[in-house]
Amino acid sequence: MAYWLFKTEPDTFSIDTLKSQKVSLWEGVRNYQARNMLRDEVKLGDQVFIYHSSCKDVGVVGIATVVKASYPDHFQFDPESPYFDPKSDPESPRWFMVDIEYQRHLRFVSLKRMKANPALAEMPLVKKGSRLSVMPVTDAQWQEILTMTGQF
DNA sequence: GCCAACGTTGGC
DNA sequence: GCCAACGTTGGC
Repeated sequence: MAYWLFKTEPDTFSIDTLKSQKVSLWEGVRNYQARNMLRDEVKLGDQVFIYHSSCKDVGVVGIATVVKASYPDHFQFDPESPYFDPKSDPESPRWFMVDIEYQRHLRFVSLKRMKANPALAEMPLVKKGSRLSVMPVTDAQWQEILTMTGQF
């Protein structure tokens, strides 16, 4: 089982939205590096930190589980969708998604605290300019962030 | 709202 | 294949 961190903007889709839906599609990833991980490496049963970005309180807010491994993101073929990609070929879809299930909230861990923790220095999240919306988390980083919540 | 950093696009 | 221009991300 592997660990991941998924970014979301809470004004659009928050951990509370996920909790109320229980299971959600993780559609709309339109970055190739993130796509490659979603398509090839994120597996059923993997654990995911949910991270709130572009908001007042930026940081890790909870945990979800991957309940469906990668399959084509059908929004890329929907002209009405903000995620529509006219260049994507239905015979060979360009974008993929997974389904995740809400597991639990965590006590908030701010980006500021994560940046201040040397054990997390290698996370793309804390590196300057990183815009990855889906990123791997090592076992050690996962444990460290859980430790920072004071919950285990 | 600002703007630095990054990714993508497209002309050549 | 280079690289300037442009659009987007995302913290602050």
